[in-house]
Amino acid sequence: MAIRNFEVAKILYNIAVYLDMQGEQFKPRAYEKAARSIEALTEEVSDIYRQGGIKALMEIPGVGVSIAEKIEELIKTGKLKYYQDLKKKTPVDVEGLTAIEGIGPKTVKTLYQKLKIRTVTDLEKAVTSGKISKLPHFGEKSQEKILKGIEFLKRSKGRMLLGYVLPIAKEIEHNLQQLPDVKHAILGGSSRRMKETVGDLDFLVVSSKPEKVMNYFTTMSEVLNVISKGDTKSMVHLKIGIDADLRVVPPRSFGAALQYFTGNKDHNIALRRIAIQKNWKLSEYGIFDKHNKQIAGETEEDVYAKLGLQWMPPEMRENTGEVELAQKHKIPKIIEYKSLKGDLQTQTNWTDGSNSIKEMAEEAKRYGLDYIAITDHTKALAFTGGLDEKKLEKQSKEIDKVNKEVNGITVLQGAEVNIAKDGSLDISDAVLKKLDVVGVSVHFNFNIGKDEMTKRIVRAIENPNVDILFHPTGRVINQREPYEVDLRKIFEKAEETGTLLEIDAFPERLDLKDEHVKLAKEFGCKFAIDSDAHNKVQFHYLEFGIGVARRGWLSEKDVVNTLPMKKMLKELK
DNA sequence: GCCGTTTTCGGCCCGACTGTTTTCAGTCG
Repeated sequence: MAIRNFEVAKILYNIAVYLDMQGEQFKPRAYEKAARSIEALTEEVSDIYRQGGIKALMEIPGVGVSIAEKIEELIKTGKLKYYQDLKKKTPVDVEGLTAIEGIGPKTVKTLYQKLKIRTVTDLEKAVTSGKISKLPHFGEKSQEKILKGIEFLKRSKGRMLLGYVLPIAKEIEHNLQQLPDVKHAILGGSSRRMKETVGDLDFLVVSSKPEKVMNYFTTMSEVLNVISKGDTKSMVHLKIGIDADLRVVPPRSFGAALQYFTGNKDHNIALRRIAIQKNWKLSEYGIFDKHNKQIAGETEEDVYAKLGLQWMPPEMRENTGEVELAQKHKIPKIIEYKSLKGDLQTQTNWTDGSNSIKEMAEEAKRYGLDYIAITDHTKALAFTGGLDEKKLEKQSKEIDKVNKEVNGITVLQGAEVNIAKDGSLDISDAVLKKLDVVGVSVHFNFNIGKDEMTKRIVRAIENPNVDILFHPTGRVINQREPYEVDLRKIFEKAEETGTLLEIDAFPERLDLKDEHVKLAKEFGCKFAIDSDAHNKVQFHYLEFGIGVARRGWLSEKDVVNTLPMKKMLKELK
């Protein structure tokens, strides 16, 4: 099994920590930058290397000769001598230790040299026996902080699903907005960019009474404990298992701060470099000329404009080409939230959903949709009570009945048809032909290898009755890796056959994901954004799907269910 | 270690908070 991108990235990050321990100034940043680039890649580095060798690796931003050669060694041997030597010199669990809030490379080094601490468990023992506070430059407070850090780490589950975190974050944002003397309060960070997972929450506030805001923020009921509290910046651990940061800035810096705290990091670095080229300085307080006079910062638009850039939606700010487009003023007009007129994947209590067809229709109408397709599972997925041809016909009559009973929304009949191992479908073509919308998906036999999986899916979407490929990669975030498949071939075939690709908006899925959406658009593919709702309260998941579409730079015309129903139906096979 | 319409050498984003210090290093985002 070839080495995966996240494994390569992890090693590069660890090397950066080791180099930091040695007091290196810039090398660690170089390794971190390369690691971030690799994490963001659409393709596997092993594939890139196989197709274009070292040269192709060096095309990756931040990867030069030296790092490319190291990646080559990792791909070829699964090991890296340079890294092993570093580990031998300081044999510690770099990743585990630095994951603790407040512990960085220098602390790891001291802990190892003075107390032979190698792991989080070692550290925990040292803390409880009081050894840490005896170290030079450490005291009771440091020891207490480390203990809290370890406890929080045990509670935390790493990056959390946007769909889980966003409602909580929005509530905090709302509460901050309600405080007296607060002019603006806004959620920034990766949540504002609608990234699929969120590592922490960033709030930005403009207020004439910063201390009152800080007092509220550090004592609200969601807080587990306070990491730091200052006049302009505070950080807390939240009970749900992630951090939240709050910054208070003056009105004239609001735009610059919002820009900065929205990120991402590499996007910001790109902007700051542009400022430097102009002999200016960009920080969260604004753009300053060489006399340190502020020349922009009150609004985000000002900041971008002053730098010669077109403003762009937060979802696009990942330093994947948007800065160059903004310089040419060619930022595309991307799809808006609330632009969907229908939903083409929903399940009911005919299979594994919780609500009846009628309940789903009524709720979809309330949510503002004009049409929905009922796409219950089919028979091969026995544990859901998947429908066979006979039950599908019976369901068709029920749908007709609901359409008569509920006005203001149209219910279409579809199905989520299983793709068998050989690419055949578990419902006959004669019956598929009668359905309004046919989605197909892979639900079993995930590990059949890349070639066979690719052939399997290609065969399925070549079927003239198949309209949409549902959740094309099968991943479940933080739970199941995507199956191996040649997506480029799938995208090529989807375009050729006029099969839509789904952006499944279910928070655990978000499948296709942002980068793949961007890639598929380059192949000329069209999309459907679906909630995959299994009960009536899940229609709002559509927003997360639109977030993915926006992160993949789609415009309204790329997504068929922005169309009125009749026009949408014409876009299907 | 990377990178280039200011450079193939000499730069590398910028600022807040903490704890343990007598002026700052370490960490974080």
